[in-house]
Amino acid sequence: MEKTFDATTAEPRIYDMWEKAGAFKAGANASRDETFCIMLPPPNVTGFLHVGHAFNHTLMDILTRWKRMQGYDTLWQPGLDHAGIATQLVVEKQLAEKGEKRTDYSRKDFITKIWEWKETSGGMIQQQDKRLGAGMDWDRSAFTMDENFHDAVIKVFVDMYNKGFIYRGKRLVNWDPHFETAISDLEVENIEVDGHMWHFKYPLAGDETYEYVEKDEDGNVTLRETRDYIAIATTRPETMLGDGAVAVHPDDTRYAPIVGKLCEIPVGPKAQRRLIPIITDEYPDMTFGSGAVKITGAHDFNDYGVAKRNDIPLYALMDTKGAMRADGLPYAEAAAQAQAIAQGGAAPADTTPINLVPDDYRGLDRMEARAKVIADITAEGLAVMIPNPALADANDEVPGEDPAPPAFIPYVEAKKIMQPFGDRSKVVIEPMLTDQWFVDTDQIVGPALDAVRTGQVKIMPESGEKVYYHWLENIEPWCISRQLWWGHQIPVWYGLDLGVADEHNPSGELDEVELLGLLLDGMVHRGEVMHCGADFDSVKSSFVFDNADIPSPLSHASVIEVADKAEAMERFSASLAEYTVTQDPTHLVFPVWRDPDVLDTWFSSGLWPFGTLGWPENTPELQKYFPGDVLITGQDILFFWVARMMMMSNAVMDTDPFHTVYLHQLLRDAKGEKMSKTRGNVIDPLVMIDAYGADALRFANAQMAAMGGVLKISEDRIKGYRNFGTKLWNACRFGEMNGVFDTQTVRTASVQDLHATHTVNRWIIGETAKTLAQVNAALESYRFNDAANALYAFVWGKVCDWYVEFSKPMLLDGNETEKSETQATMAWVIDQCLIMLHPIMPFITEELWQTLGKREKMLVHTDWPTYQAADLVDENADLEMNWVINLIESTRSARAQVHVPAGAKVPLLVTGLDTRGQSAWDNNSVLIQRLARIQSLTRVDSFPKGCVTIPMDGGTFGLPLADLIDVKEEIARLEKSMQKLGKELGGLRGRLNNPNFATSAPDDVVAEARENLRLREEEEAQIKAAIARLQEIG
RNA sequence: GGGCGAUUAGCUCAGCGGUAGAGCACUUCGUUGACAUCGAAGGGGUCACAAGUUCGAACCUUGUAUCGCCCA
Repeated sequence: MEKTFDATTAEPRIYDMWEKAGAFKAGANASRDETFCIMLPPPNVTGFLHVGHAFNHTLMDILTRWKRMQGYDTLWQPGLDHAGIATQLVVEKQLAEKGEKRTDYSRKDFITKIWEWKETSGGMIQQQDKRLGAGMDWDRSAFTMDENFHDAVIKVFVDMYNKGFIYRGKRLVNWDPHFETAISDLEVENIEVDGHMWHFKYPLAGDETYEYVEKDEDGNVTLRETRDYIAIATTRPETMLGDGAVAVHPDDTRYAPIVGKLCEIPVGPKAQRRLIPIITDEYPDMTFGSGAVKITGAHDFNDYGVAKRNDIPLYALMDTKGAMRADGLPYAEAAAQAQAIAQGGAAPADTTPINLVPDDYRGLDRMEARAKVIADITAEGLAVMIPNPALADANDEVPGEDPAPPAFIPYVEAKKIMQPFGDRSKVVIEPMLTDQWFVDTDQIVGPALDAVRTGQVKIMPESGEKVYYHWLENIEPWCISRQLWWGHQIPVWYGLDLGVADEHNPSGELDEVELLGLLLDGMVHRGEVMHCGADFDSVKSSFVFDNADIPSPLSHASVIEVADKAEAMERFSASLAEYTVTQDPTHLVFPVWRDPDVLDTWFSSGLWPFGTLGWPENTPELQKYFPGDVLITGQDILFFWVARMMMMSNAVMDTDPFHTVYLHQLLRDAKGEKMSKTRGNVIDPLVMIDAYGADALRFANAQMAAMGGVLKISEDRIKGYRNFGTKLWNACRFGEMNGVFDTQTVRTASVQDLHATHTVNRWIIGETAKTLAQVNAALESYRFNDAANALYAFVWGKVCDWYVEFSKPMLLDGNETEKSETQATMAWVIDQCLIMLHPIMPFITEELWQTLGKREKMLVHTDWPTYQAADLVDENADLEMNWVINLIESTRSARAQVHVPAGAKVPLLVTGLDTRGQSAWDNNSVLIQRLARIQSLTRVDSFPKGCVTIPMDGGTFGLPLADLIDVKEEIARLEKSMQKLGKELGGLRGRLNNPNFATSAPDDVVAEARENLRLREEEEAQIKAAIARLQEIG
């Protein structure tokens, strides 16, 4: 064997071997009926393996490998998410490099481009996962845009639509002006930025005035003046153009005199200044700004609420790119319509078509419009003014220089404001009133909440459950439509609304005039009818059915599919025109067009747990592996994904998708900082694998996976676990050099076959069994760190540090029986180490497994042990070996204290050795002498002067080193021990002397304390005696 | 502002009712026949602070302080 494991060459070779053997296929190595299924959270198809994936894939791999070795029928289901926005962005960037845009292509051609990209560059992460050693069933790899997955998505949409869980509506949504699509609340990041708050005057209508009175806390008047305006404060002046009201708090006495009156929006052409009402609402904060808030229902979520409550019209001001609208009627006409509404005229159902952007603002960017609003208002003298603070300390200005600074300046507060940004686009999100599709989450949230409340689904750590409740109990409707091209297109078709009102058509027949009238009247404004179905054919019949009710000849029109509404209008009018000439109804067409929007990516990933298994087909895999077992994912997608899977699975499958959710935190660098390219602190898992091997990275991942813990990954740690691998490697190398491994015959010996008689062997067998119990218990409760630590402590701290050393006398100088028993035991122990470590460190263990013997199966498929600690732990062997270890350590320590050269062999004395101590010595004298570098043991009645004392249970040992010893130093050493001992004794005596302790504490605790006290007192006596002896010399 | 959490050795973190642990770092010694990616020995902590519950608190309760994260 080489001195170290060469991960670089071995790991790809081993992975290849596993894959070729089908080691990770669903059901591989299954020897029982129980299944174990984990769904990989599908990485974005654009994704690369980062430390977060590496971490959470390691945990899933550990569990899956462990269960597979236990004979479960396992499936670790891999796959990729089509990631709507992210993927479209990647491909758009590529086009941009060639100077092209998405819109240079047709939708179909652009989607073809994305598929081409996906085939060549997508899914890199899957190759990288193989380097990590992730054992997924790659042949089953799914993709959320696959044909059968698509079927599942469409079926769920249609079913939920039919159940009334999905609806279309005009609501205020988060709009991303870069991607020109709606996004969900979760895709918005609120970031605090430096902003400003402007204060403006809204003049009262009809030159009205009122007494404005401000009072302090005690009710004393601090300001009284006559005002002809109401002052408002805003961070978004550009939205003033769409104001529908000014709101004040109902308790605000300052504005009570003018509530119900009208005021004027101080911007736009003078001739068409709009008047808006002053209303009361609980929303305004009296202490914030002026206490009065302008209400722009179409551009702010809070204002939207106020507007809805108070029936204030909503005026949309911006287009899909976030620029001021340039469509619709000229401003003067639009403003007149709005004015009529404000003064009590009937508002149309939808006021958003009214464009209230003044002509000279149309087409301006949001920020340009803001600057212009501020400039216009200030120029007109309607900005609130304050004394210029620059004048306060401007006494020494030089006359004749710059023009004198103004005495008053506009009141603009610098303020931190929370601004919404798109998590992908990083541009400022605009609340926009648009038609979108929503999941009525209220209707499907119930079972998802109950599942966790009743404990059917367990979220770990437990704190995750509180967060889950909090979010789901306050859940908002989920906006699922996206104005993108890449994704599952919404399966809804629209048609022109031909429902002709009775008063227009008392005869039930449409004559040509009426038909033409239909067109001229603008079916645009009449609305649309829609039907939802899996495909055009299935909605076609619904439209035909609808039309059967409308008057002939239109009831005979044949339903055809066209691209969009414009084409539908065109085709429809052409067919009507033809009809007016021919009077032949058979050529009449009723064109319908499909909703162009696609579904939120999370809508499809919400179906992942069953969509990947072939649903809606009732496949054998679906029957076998659904519902799955555990979901391991980052806390950050608890809402995005976990909650939605819970809702969707319950809505569609009527059951929970898994029974356990394991949440982990975001991975950070060694200092706990978020990793980011700009900070330059990104750790690339592949670089770590190149440097230290995948096993080291995996072990580090497992070791830091404390429940709910902060995850800080550092190269030092990974390096440390590479060293651990080397340690294991060399223990095996030692075994190999000492003929431990028979590589000629298949090794099948069970622990019972060992018939170990020697204490050392019996001890290590017991330690192995204890470790197995610890590892099982840890993995059962997802405490990966405990499993890793137990294995590290066992392999390094027990096997390498002690067992290998203890074995040397028997392997090198022992008789044949001793030697062969020890060889067999060591072979078994090392095999157990490899088996138990395999889920965490699969590569090095598989390599050693196959190097160290002929095997029935690869390690990846080797049976996980089932022996019990209770059957294998030998209490006596345990006591004896711990005594031996204790004696060796104490002797080494004493030697080091008095600076005995490490290599020197020294004599050892003992007094008062009891029978147990004597037998422990007799059984292990060879190895004690070897490891503590002892020449000989002599029983004495009393120690000579200048003897270093080693107190032990069952006897006092001493090193006669009078010539080496520094008496003062040795007394100091012993006194330090006494001090420590004194503290312990104090605690023990304190407890035992307290009568309440004996009565209240459990018996075993009392007994343990008594035994402890006995031992400590014995030790105390030994040390006291030793000090006394030394003082005789000193 | 609301919610969740953290504060333990120089660093990174376990422990979450029986009196303090690991790894790394540090100091000293050491090429003894698996391993210097190593071995041996050692130093280092009023477990953030305060009060309470308890025979007993790092651990439970309540406050305080500081720091994170999520949501407004």
